[in-house]
Amino acid sequence: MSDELLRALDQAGVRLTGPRREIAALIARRNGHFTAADLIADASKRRLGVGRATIFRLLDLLAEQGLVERVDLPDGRHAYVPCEPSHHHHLVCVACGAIAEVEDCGIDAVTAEASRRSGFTIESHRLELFGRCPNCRSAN
Amino acid sequence: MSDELLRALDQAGVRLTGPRREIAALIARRNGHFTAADLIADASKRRLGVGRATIFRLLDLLAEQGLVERVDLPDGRHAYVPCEPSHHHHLVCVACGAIAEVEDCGIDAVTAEASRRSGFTIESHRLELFGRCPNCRSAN
DNA sequence: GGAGACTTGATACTGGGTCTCATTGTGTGG
DNA sequence: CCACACAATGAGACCCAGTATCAAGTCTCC
Repeated sequence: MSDELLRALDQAGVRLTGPRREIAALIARRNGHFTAADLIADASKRRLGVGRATIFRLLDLLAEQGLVERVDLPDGRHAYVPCEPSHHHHLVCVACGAIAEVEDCGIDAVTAEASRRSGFTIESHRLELFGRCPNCRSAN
Repeated sequence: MSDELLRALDQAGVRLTGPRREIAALIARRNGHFTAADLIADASKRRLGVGRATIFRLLDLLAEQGLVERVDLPDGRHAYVPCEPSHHHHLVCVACGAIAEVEDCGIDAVTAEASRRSGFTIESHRLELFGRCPNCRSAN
């Protein structure tokens, strides 16, 4: 569950404190994306004494390690999604919030083409796909 | 300059009031992306009496018409970029902020592939490319 | 010119996120 | 096993982008 997160943090030389363990557990028990506000609400519901700042701080740490990524939802809000630290993109279910990761699947050709047409050197990109997951699609 | 914006707004049945003309002029004299804060600063520097709210309202209107688009910068801030109302993606120069638009260049194949692998139905996507424009690249 | 709809600016408010700082907790070296 | 330097914490103030409200001003059309 949250072990992976903790292990990865440990390896990165981050202290494994009580609050961090608790927050990692909260993240692990969510599936799909979540907002910082979700975690804050979870934490206060369970009366863990963790502060807002601590939650944001851990999210930053996780993001630095690539264990979590920020996604901009189509409505402009942003969410976080737990994920593998390799380069990839996210598919976000607009109905239930489920997340799938997709490895590179041809985007390099697109960036190369864009680069050729524009004369820009491309250093990074962001691709987010929004749609419906198989469950939500069949549930309609 | 700002004529195009104004003409397009006019055609959309939007009233061309004084403040709107002034803000359109501010947008036109910027090139590349800008934040709402930039416009607000410009406006107050020139002592146009336009309020924050009016600026956000005009940006909304422009966004509705597709004349301006919101872009999420890699550092998490968001900016607006003036653009054509067709579907396209943006190349953002991380050095000077210049913007280029690229038409669809193969992204459909990518979304199709992602859809096939994940089982998601894809409804929309967002692609942003970050790099250096020809000028900034040569200036190094 | 006047009625009524649209627009405006001031201002209060919200929500996400950051900063500060006094206090607490950790990992480490002895 | 302990002490200690230093990182992490929580509380709360704060900041910034953006939104809501509302009274006052401005257009349009008759």
